Amino acid sequence: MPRTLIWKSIADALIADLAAGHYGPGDKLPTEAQLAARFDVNRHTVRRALSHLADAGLVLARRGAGVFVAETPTDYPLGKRVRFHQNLAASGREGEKRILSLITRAADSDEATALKLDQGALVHVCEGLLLADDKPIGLFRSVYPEARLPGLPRFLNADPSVTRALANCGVDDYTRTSTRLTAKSAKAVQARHLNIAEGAPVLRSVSISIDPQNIPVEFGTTWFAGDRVTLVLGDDQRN
Amino acid sequence: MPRTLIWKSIADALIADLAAGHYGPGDKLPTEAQLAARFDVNRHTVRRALSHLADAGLVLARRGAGVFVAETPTDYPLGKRVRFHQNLAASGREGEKRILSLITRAADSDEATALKLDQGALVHVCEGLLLADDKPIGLFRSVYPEARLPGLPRFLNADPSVTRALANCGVDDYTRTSTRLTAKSAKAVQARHLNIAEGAPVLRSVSISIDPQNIPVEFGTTWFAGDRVTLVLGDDQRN
DNA sequence: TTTAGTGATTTGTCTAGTTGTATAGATGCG
DNA sequence: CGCATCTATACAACTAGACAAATCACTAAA
Repeated sequence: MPRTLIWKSIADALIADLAAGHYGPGDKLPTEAQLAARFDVNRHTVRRALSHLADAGLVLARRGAGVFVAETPTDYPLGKRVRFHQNLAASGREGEKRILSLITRAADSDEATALKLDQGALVHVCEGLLLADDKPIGLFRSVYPEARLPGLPRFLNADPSVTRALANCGVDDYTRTSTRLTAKSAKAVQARHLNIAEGAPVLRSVSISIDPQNIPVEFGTTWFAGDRVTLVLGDDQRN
Repeated sequence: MPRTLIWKSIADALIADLAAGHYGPGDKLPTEAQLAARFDVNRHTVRRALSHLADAGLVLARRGAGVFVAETPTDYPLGKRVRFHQNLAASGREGEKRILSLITRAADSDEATALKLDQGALVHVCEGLLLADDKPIGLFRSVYPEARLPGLPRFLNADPSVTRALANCGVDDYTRTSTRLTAKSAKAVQARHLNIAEGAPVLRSVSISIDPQNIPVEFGTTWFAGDRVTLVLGDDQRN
């Protein structure tokens, strides 16, 4: 096996520079020629390191301009009047749901935070497909607190309707709060399920639902195939 | 194997504009500097695209005066074009924005339908960037009916706030209806504006806003950088 | 009113620098 | 040898900036 690869050590050095805050978001890195001189290597070797950083989303190169540090994420609030009238149903067709897996395990930190549980508390995790006309349009993963909904998996297995399963567990009503939407690139596994190309655009929805006592009962994430689904917010139905 | 050449995609966008009738024979195109700003590109790159159109006999450039659409009754290469990307648009009412271009022209069929106008009616078209902390997070394109909002461009130029500009035109309030969300891949020009990689996931929002009399006053589309933006739908609603 | 002039705007041209891509060769290693 | 890494060179695409030349809008003078 080759000892430390030169381009990799250069990439590490550059990442260290970024981590040290030596270059801030939007800043221009030294030119490839300058970096090549600094590390005393060929420009292509520097390019391989930079390409590694670009793949990781740390930098962005613009031909003729230079290589720039990537911007940091930001939240963007929608107008206050926006509401979900027609929730995450795709293009009006009747949604079908197919459960792929249903297990009970300890919650990770994100799930515990979302459901306001102690870390390590048990949760039911249900993963499955959303179908329209027998075509996969979305992939979902829902997490439910086991303590609040002990018998949920049995009900869900018998009937995939979340509403009825929750009702059987004593949750007569629940409402969605804080839906977050963003665009992502499909991972390999997701792409397989949705029958799309890896890296294709995917609309990710993360939501938390609460019962009338404001206790979280569901932490759900859904990935929609971007080219197959349009979420409609509001009252107008057009196509 | 070069990927999409920027000057070529700009040329295609301009040809699409011509084919859509946004500029008629004899009309003056925006200046090279304005086009450069609109496509976020160097003036030379715009010049290369324009030179391509000039070679094809679609436009004619006059030093000191501008670039004009050729008078020839035109056989536009409508080969397989149809609907290109050069679209941006507005979504949120809050937030900082920077206007890249602001023109008044005849509405195409989609715009006329959305705003319930007769085809050929004049519309104001505003394209620009949404910013957060001086970083671009979204691209917008908003279309307004000229008949309802005659002086809008002047107000928008003085103050990019849509709310205040509409108020100055007599629209005291407006609400959004029928917001459509889907995930797309960033086109070359969009990627440049948003400082993301070509093909990176983008969240597209298409919306129509109406005044209290239910008359459409804005038809907007916004492309959000998927890595940088999360849309937050705050309120509660049934699931 | 007409003319000339002034300054801003716009296209045309030039030089230089930077990243993207392609091809070929050198080097080290199993 | 076969393969991966790195080097070397050349060119294309795009950016950046500066300046010249043509045009236009406006003003002042004849």
